[in-house]
Order: sequence, then structure tokens, then C-alpha cells
Amino acid sequence: MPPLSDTDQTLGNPPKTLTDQAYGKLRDDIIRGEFQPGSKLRIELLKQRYGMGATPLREALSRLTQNGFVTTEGQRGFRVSVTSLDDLEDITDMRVVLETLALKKSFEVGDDEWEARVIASFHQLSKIETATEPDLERWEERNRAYHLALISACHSKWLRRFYETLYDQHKRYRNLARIDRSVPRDVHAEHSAICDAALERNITKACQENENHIRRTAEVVAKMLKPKKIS
Amino acid sequence: MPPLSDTDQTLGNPPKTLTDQAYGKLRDDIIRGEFQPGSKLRIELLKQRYGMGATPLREALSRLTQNGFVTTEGQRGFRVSVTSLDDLEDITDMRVVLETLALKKSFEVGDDEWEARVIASFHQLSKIETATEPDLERWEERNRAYHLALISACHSKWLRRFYETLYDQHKRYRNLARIDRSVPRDVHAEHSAICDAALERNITKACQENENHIRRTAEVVAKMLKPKKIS
DNA sequence: ATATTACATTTTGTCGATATTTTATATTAT
DNA sequence: ATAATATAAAATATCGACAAAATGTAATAT
Repeated sequence: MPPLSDTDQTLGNPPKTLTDQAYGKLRDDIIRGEFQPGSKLRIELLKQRYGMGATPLREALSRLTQNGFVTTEGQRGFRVSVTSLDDLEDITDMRVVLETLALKKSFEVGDDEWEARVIASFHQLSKIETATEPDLERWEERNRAYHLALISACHSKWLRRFYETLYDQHKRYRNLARIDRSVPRDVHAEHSAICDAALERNITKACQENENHIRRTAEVVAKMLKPKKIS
Repeated sequence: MPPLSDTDQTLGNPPKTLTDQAYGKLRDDIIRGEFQPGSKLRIELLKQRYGMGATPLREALSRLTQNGFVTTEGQRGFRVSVTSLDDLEDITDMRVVLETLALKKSFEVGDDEWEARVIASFHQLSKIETATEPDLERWEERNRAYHLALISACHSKWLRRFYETLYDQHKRYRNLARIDRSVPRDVHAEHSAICDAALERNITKACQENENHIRRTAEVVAKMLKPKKIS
């Protein structure tokens, strides 16, 4: 598995430069919902928060503009990208299209090693999902790892790149909506169904299960996002 | 037509900040092939070339890393992304997928205004293509405008964003290969066929013609790129 | 000759300071 | 009171300088 982007922030690739660190932390904080959508990202504030100069921060923010997490206009500094139902729908639809395509490609050429990666990552995810005390932090990591493992045999660098962007965007919406636990839903079963289909090499089924999985999540998020008219 | 990205460099949107200028010029020069793939982008050199300080240049380069035009590793500065046949193939395939999808979406909801945009941009492109003295500069502009007009009714912001990246990447390969005029090919006829299909609202035909159009270009580029073993 | 080490040079990444622009506030006029 | 204008404050974008790291070169050892 070759590194995807230049800003590969995975294990074994510790950020060497301050800019890399800033990029990772900022992106993480935005995805986590630490910064409200649309809010200004004042440099002076970020300097304090992350304990570094303006330059690495501005460079990191510049990067983030290109994957849609941050916007910048004229001489008016940086802002966290706004969210909207339309955008969520767009992201969801595109993610379905690209992940489906990536799954197909992955299935076509996936060898034993790929299967092993799928099983292994599914197992790790299961451990968390069936545990009594859920570790949300670790779940996020492993959920991501599982989805990436499924498409890890897909050769297309660009497809994987676009997919990662959409996954992260989608994740931000999930976090912002602070997922509704009241909606009865067995996420583990959904993950399991995809894994089964993968090992059976049943492309159609896997894609269908995967699409349902994504859309169900999006639906819950959309429900939480809709009632802007709280009071 | 809302602006696509924050770094929308189209007419009426003059770059307000030095960083924007740097971004535009750098991207243009890379796409044009002024910088060889894989070559180092030394800041000192760029400072001279573009007549500005290091900060806006570094910020522009940071942006460019996210759409795959520039790479950066550790403390070793910036480089123009390398090219390869695999990458060209990848870009081509993905562009076919995304442009086809965008065309379908555009056809579905395209109204009279959309048709007008298509006709108008096709007309402008035709003027260049049928002229005796071809203005390559202007042709590039209008070719881009035509392809964007075709998908301009597609609502998906993300699809259009990804598409633009791929279009520009593809364009770089075209320029690097210094297109082979000896291969007999009537590009104008291809553009014309797509336009006809669009106005007939024949989705299938339009997508087919469009795919052929892209793949034919890619094939010529690939042929020029292959013989690395010159002597 | 090849490999290793030490040194000098270049280049990169980062900070603090500054000019410019935008935003907020107060003042005056309609 | 609202609108328009002038002024003050804040924030942004940019530069020049410096420390750290990488690269290239020369000297020494195997």
C-alpha cells in the first residue's frame, strides 16, 4: 500500500514539519467539530492554540482550502466551510458513487492479502463495536481503517484520493450532528454484512450493503441537521 | 453559476492577494509544462521569477499539493509532481467516469439557459477550430469553457470540483506531450458530435462521443509519452 | 578505488515586525 | 431615526532575517 497523498498522516509517517502538524491538527479539529462551520479562523487565536507562528498555520489553512474544509476570500482571512443539507446530500451521493466504484475495482483484483486486510480490520472494528464500553476515538480510527481496507486493492490513486476527501467530509457531518442514538440501528450488523459479501466476492451485494450503510448514516445526520428552527 | 472553488481564477474574479496570483501563475506554468515533472521548485528561484516574497509562494505551493500538481516531503522542499503512463491512464479513466456522470446529471436538469450556454461556447470554440491560423492560447480557454458548459447544469459542487482537477491534470499531460499533429484527427468534428447529441438530448450518444473524445486524446498523449528509450 | 567522516554551502522552515486592508465605532448630516 | 462619512481598532497579508536541516565537497581511512 503506497502512501496516498503527500500529507499522509498515518502511523509511521510522523509529521516532520510544523506545517504538517498544523495541517493534521486543524483538519482534525474541524472534522471533530471543534470549530463551528462558518466561524472565522483568526490567526492570532490559532497561534496561541497550537503554539506556533503564523506561517505554518497559514500554509496548513491554504492546504485545507483545496479539500473544502476551509474557505478564504480576498483579504478577509480564513473560515471554516459552512455546512448545509444540500452539501451533505452532495457528499453522500458522491461518496456512494466513488466508494461503489472503488469497491468494484478492489474486488476485481483483490488477492489473498487484500482479504486478510479486510478480515483483520473488520475484526478490530468488531472488538470495539461489541464492547460494552465504546471507545469512540478508537472506533473512528478503525471504522476508517475498515472502509479503506475494503477498497485498498483499488489501484486508482485518484479514486482513493477523492474518496478520502469525501470520507472525511462525511465524518465531519457525522460529528456535527452528534449522532442520534435513539434511532435504532445496528451498525455492526451493517459492517458485518459488507464483510461477508466481500469474502463471498459478491460485488453486487457488497455494494448494495455499503450504499445502504452510507445512506442510513446520512439520513440520521440529515434529521439532526434539519430542525434549525429549534425555538 | 456559483463560483466553484475558493480559488476561482476566472474572469471577473481578479486575484486579490499575492498568494492567489502565485497560485494561478504556478498552476498555469506547471500545466503548461514550463516546469519539468519531478523538478525542484526552489523558493529563491520562484521569488525572482514571480517577483514576490517567499510567504505567498509557499502558501500557493501548499495549495497545489492538494490537487496533485506539487509534492512535498519532509524538509526537502517542493517538487513538481512526476508523470507516468499509469497516472495518465488513471486520470483518463477517472475523467471519463466523472465527466460521464456530470453530463448525465447536466442533461437531466439542463434548461434553455443551459442549452444556450452550450451553443454559445461551442460556437466560440468552432471559430477558433475552423480558423486558418490557430490561436492555441485561446483554444485552450474555449475548449475548457465548452466542456464546462456541457456539465454546467450539474448541481453537484463536488463532482464539478473533482472534474476540474482532472481536466487540469489531463491538460498538463496534453501539453507535456506537445500533441502529435501527424495523427489524423478531426477534433472539431468530435466537439461538434457532442454538441449535436447535447441539443438532441441524447444522453447515451453524448456520453459515448465524449468518452471517445477523451480517450482519443489520451491515446495520442500516451504514444508520445511511451518512448522513453529514445537513445 | 571505494567507503567513511568532517566540513562548508545551500536550502528549507519558521518567527517577529510592518504596511495594508477590513471591520468596528463615533460623528455629522439629511 | 436613518444614512453617510470620518476615525480608530483589529486583523490580514507580506517581507526580511535567522535557525535548523539537507545537500554537496573535500579529506581521510579501509
